[in-house]
Amino acid sequence: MKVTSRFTIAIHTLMFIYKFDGVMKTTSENIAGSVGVNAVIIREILADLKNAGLITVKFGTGGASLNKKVNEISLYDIYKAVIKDDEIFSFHKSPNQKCPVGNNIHKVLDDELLSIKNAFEEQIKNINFSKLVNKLDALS
Amino acid sequence: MKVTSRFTIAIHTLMFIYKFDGVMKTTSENIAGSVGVNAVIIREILADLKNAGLITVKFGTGGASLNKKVNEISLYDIYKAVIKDDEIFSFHKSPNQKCPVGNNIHKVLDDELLSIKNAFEEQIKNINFSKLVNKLDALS
DNA sequence: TCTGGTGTAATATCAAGTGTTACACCTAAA
DNA sequence: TTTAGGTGTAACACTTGATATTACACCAGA
Repeated sequence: MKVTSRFTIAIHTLMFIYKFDGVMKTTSENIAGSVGVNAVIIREILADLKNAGLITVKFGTGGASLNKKVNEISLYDIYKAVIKDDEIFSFHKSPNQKCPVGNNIHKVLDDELLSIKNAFEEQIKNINFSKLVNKLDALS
Repeated sequence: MKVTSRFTIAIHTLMFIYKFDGVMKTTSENIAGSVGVNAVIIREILADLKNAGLITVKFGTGGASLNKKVNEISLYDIYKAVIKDDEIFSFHKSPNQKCPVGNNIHKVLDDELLSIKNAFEEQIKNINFSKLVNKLDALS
């Protein structure tokens, strides 16, 4: 299992905007410099965060700013903004329907895997962005 | 996020062994026929399950059998047997240490991500293999 | 009008998962 | 004691998705 690094990059990006909005221009280049990846990656993530309503990005002149109070953002909001495929388990594609196991594997498993996924998403809903920035402020 | 299909294949494999042990020889070929993947994949998974103590595989003559009672196996046991990399989140490799955000991103995030991972693993510990085979028996 | 941005497509590169072949080695049974 | 049918495992090809990079049209404000 691997959640793409876009998720932690998105969190990093939001923290950068939180920390530097008003202090310096939070352009994709500047954010990329802090994250250590290509600016295009940041622009794509900024687009995702913008589409999710979390931030506003100034077209033309550049720079991003938070659209919500920090305590109105959960890690789930960020996760959903950035992760396209919301299935967390992969399945073998062609179980043998003539076999009683192959024929019933989905009936047996799908509910259980869904409940695991739901629990996972509940868990990240419970972690708030404000908690992260409080930690950050205490450290820097 | 994607858990490799080896996980659901391993569950399928164990259910196949449960269902057919004593009825037909549970060889990698037969299991592969039910799962719909190459027998080598099954052999690797059988090796993992064997190393985890969940099954016994007869070398030479072939066939596998469960080493434990079905209620002594949780999805977590299967997960751990088959999943090598136990990190569930990816991280950007080179955050800028000169930036207060880049320098503190791990201090801020690592604990939180660990708690998510722990919750996820707790969740799959709570699902028992016996529940799955009971469902299967009711269906076939 | 010029500078420095964003948005996005196209393409290359890389890593991980999966599929397949091959073969040494093993066990039980004929 | 031979042989049929398995396991264990290495090697390699293929596929897919993530990430990196270049390029460029378009935009806003000084």
